[in-house]
Amino acid sequence: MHAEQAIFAALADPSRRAIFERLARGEAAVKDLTARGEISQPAVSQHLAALRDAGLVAQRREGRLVYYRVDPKGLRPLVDWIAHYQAFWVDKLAGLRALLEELE
Amino acid sequence: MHAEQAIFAALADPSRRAIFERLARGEAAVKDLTARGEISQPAVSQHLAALRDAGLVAQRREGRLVYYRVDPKGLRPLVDWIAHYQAFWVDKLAGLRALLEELE
DNA sequence: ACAACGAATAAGCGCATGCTTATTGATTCA
DNA sequence: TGAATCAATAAGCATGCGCTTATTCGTTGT
Repeated sequence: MHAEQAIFAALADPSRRAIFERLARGEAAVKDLTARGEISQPAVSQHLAALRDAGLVAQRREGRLVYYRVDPKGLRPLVDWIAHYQAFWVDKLAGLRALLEELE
Repeated sequence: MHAEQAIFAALADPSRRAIFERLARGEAAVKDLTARGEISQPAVSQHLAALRDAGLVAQRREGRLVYYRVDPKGLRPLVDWIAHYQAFWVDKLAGLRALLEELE
């Protein structure tokens, strides 16, 4: 599985990471994310599409507003990747991974 | 601190991640990494420079060979980032972070 | 000193990517 | 139906980035 490719690529961009971090503090509509005016609405939508394709966020439509939220499972491949390639951490990270199972 | 910027950027590239994963299995000289011929020596050196600037690998010179190895502390900012922006994980990840402290 | 080897740097090129403006699509309300 | 609002898509552009070849630097050995 190459899920981590899309995840790393998605989070490598500062604007995208900022959006993700914003969503981590709570659900928000595209309108809200655009409001700060730092970036155009299309740019925001494009970033959200990248985050969605990476499995990091999910969307929910309510009327004409589209709300985006962080998908808790989204970062799992990242944690798995770290655990897999850090052999000396694997044992201790096992607990964390089990924990993530619970959350799903 | 914007350490995670360089880390995400470094790991977003497949070739670079492949090199990192290779080094995670053990120290290797640039010569060894170039040997597979999939990529030129300058490209390898450039990737290694990016990984080094991100704090993910360290180098050691021995004669005319330069050996690279994974820096165990390198991925810490990544774990910290995950913990920080996943509010609902923070409590449970706290244990992991403490663990990372031990390893250093 | 000189040749050979390993690695880093320089310079240039092609392609990916993040932005913009313009447009289309979808939904609500008068 | 038509206007207004929110979001997604299209198209185009500029910059960044990863690769290459060529060169330079550092080290070893003859």
